[in-house]
Amino acid sequence: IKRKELVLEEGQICNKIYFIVKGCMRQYIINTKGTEQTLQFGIENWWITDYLSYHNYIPSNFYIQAVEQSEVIAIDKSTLESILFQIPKLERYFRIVAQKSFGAAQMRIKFLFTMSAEERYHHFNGLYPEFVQRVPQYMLASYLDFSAEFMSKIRAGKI
Amino acid sequence: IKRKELVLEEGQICNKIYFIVKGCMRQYIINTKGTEQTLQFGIENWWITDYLSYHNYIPSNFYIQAVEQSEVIAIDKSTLESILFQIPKLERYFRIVAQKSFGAAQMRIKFLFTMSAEERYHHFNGLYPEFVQRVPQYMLASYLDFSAEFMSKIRAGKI
DNA sequence: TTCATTTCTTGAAGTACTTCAAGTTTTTTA
DNA sequence: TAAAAAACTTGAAGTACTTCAAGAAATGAA
Repeated sequence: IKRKELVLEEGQICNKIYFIVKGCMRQYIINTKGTEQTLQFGIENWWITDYLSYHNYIPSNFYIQAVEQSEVIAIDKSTLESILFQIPKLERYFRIVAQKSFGAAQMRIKFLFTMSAEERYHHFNGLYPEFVQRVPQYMLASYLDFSAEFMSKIRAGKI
Repeated sequence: IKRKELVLEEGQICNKIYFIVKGCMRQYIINTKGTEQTLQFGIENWWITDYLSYHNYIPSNFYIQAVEQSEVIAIDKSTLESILFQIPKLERYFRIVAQKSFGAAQMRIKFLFTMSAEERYHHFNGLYPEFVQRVPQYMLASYLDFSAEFMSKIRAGKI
């Protein structure tokens, strides 16, 4: 998938799950001001999809896009669900991935609730310094829920 | 479980999952100012636990507490995992519950990102008016990520 | 069915961010 | 390798909230 190419658009029903072999994908929305806000990044060996659209057959709220040129494996829902039906160990694997993802999402909400913008930046940068270099600043700023301009000031030490 | 009683405290390793038969539970943290912030509510027929602590054997970041007098089924990790091993359909059930929970958490982050405090209140109140009556305002305010005082002003129409 | 506790309300003062606009730098494409 | 596009920076002005403090109302326990 080429950089900036979309594999899911808002309004579509998502009937695939994507495994990222190489590269980086993101899930984002466009807010009322027309600005993109990144909700999730995915890198090598991660799964990405809109699970609510996938399970409930409802239009997605999200875009899923390649941040860099990426190689992904797209699996149709019908294919995956029948494979899972046949292989309980795989069902188990996906259960644990989903439970850990949910746990990680709760930690993320905790950080959003308890840390200032500057703390969130330094915390993230401490955990994933290579990743911070890998994506555009404005995408990371929106993921951490502050403006690109504010991020620029944090980095310049002007806060 | 009596009102205000804890089934999990920060620092403990969580080795149980709870099914809420009756009542209401919540998962919360205590922030640096000493204020409680609710991350998740659970009502009848929901599961609640700290999945990261449960899976990774790490100390929990959260408290899990009864908001009202509640009746729950607590299942030990070892018991549950061996049941799941024997019954693939149950594994499947928990996978789908977890994937939908993760999807819901992403929607929650979307709402936190895109809506003002007042919009979040009205949106939540529109979806779950009975639930808004059921829990103390200050718990709901922290769940929606604003102060109890601000919620009071929103409700009074003083914004 | 009262008292203690918890929860809710109100106004005033403060602040952590956002928005805007314009210029600069970096990266991508042809 | 030049031109175009994307990404980043900066300062000034604005705002959506928070915090504090104190009183009022509602709820739970004995």
